[in-house]
Amino acid sequence: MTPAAGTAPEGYDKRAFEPFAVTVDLAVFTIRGAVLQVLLIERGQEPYAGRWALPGGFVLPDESAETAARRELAEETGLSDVPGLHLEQLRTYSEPDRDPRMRVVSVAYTALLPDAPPDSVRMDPHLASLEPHGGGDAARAQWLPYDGLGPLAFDHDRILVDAHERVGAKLEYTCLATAFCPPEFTLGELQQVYETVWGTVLDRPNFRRKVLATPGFVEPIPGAARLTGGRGKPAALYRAGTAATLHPPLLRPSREGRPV
Amino acid sequence: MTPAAGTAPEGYDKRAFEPFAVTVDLAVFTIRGAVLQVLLIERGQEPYAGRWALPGGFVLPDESAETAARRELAEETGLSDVPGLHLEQLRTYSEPDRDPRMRVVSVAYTALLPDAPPDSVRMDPHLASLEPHGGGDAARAQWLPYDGLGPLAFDHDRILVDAHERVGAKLEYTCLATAFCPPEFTLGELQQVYETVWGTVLDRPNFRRKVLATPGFVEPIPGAARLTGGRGKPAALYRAGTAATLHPPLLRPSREGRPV
DNA sequence: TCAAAAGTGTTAAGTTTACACCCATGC
DNA sequence: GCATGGGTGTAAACTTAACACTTTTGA
Repeated sequence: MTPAAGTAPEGYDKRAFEPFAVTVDLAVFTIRGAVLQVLLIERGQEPYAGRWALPGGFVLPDESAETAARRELAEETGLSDVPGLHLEQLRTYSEPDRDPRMRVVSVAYTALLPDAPPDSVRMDPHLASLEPHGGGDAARAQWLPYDGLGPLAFDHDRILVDAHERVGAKLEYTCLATAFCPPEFTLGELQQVYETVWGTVLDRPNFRRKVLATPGFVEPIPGAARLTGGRGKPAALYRAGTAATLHPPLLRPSREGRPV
Repeated sequence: MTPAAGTAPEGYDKRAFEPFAVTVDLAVFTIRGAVLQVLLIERGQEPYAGRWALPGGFVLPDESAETAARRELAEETGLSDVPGLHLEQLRTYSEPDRDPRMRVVSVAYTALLPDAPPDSVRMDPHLASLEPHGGGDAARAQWLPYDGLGPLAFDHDRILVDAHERVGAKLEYTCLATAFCPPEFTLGELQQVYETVWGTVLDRPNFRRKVLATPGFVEPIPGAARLTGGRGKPAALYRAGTAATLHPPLLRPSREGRPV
């Protein structure tokens, strides 16, 4: 962009303030085999060499943070042109000491994407890009279970906890759960999303009634059915609907003393 | 974050990337006379000279964005040490062209505060600071009604809409409404908060039942009562409780096609 | 006495919960 | 057959919504 220095009125000289680096960090979630997984990269250099970290990188001079998030996701993990990728801003982390090297303000994003079943990776060349590979700055990129992660680099533990909490909360009052599902999915798979993110078990009859009673949450694909888990009755298939929010919301089973 | 090895190999050279300015913008709301009001400053210089804008300013090298938000609020508007000030991060705005002079990434905050009744401004020297006065870069600071604001400077219209939407949504499932109330308030005043932010009318008997049935939302002040509006039965007084979230939520009257 | 605002009561409608039971499939 | 997962039914408990009514104040 290169702003014209001459046109900057007083008090707006670039050298009048300390320059900040602005970066993006990505908390990328998927659900694989009923387990919530996070996409992480192994750091190749100090600080925190060898530690797992969130993918991310610098915002370039002529792009927005969201554009940078999409670009970094593609560069560092090979996840590009993913159909159904959901990306949304989480919050910005700006503690002065969050990077020991210099002042870095980071805009964190949460991304959700459907799992690519192992079979379709071999079948469909497009879906093959869902298998992340190292690239760009990252030593290697890999899906790891959200539960039981060791300490991550920088303040990435906290970012990940914030992202998880936000996703869990948004499942209650938005149609976000479908972002974890492939284009065609069963109600059992949708329920699995809720159960995995919330860490609870839901009543199947009540769950399906609730989902089907919410206009625009899912729409049936007439005649289509798929066998899940190898056994049992084939399940009817649904597509994501056009609604964005759930009214009334689908609340988590109530805990007693509930944190925010 | 994870800075780029390719861009800044060893040690993160500060000149390897274009410097960004990082600022904070504040959407400060209060409710005065059943009207939602926003604290704005009149710009004294180009661009947008004479236009209304959100208070805000640069994040300094050794402070977090939140610290900067508190400092700017005090400097530009005189609102410092306000008891009951609620401040929370909204989101970050980073479009490359959002400031015509240079690249500015802005972390926006939402602040809520109780109205200082005109009488108590004269009585209590502490509350007098609630009357904003210009200072710092701002030409002057003033409360203006949220509805019917002309176009603001920069992308501040959008920030304000986002902030309003967020506050409205958080009233549904958190105890945020008490942040608009003085330390002691009546249920009628609390209801007024909901009605003003949502732009709806609520049923009084049902509202009070809902509030009183939510543990930790409000707690009664035994024996205390206050006359409101000059006439009518004196209303019992309440304090904000210790709960942060509402279970079940207090949902807005349902509209048909609801936006997110 | 009246208007205004607080506060209580009641009932019908709707929602949620818990659980019993049937259906279709692979092994 | 039988285990497994999909799908339907139902009744009790609870929540919400609508509105009638009483109380306490200032004018």
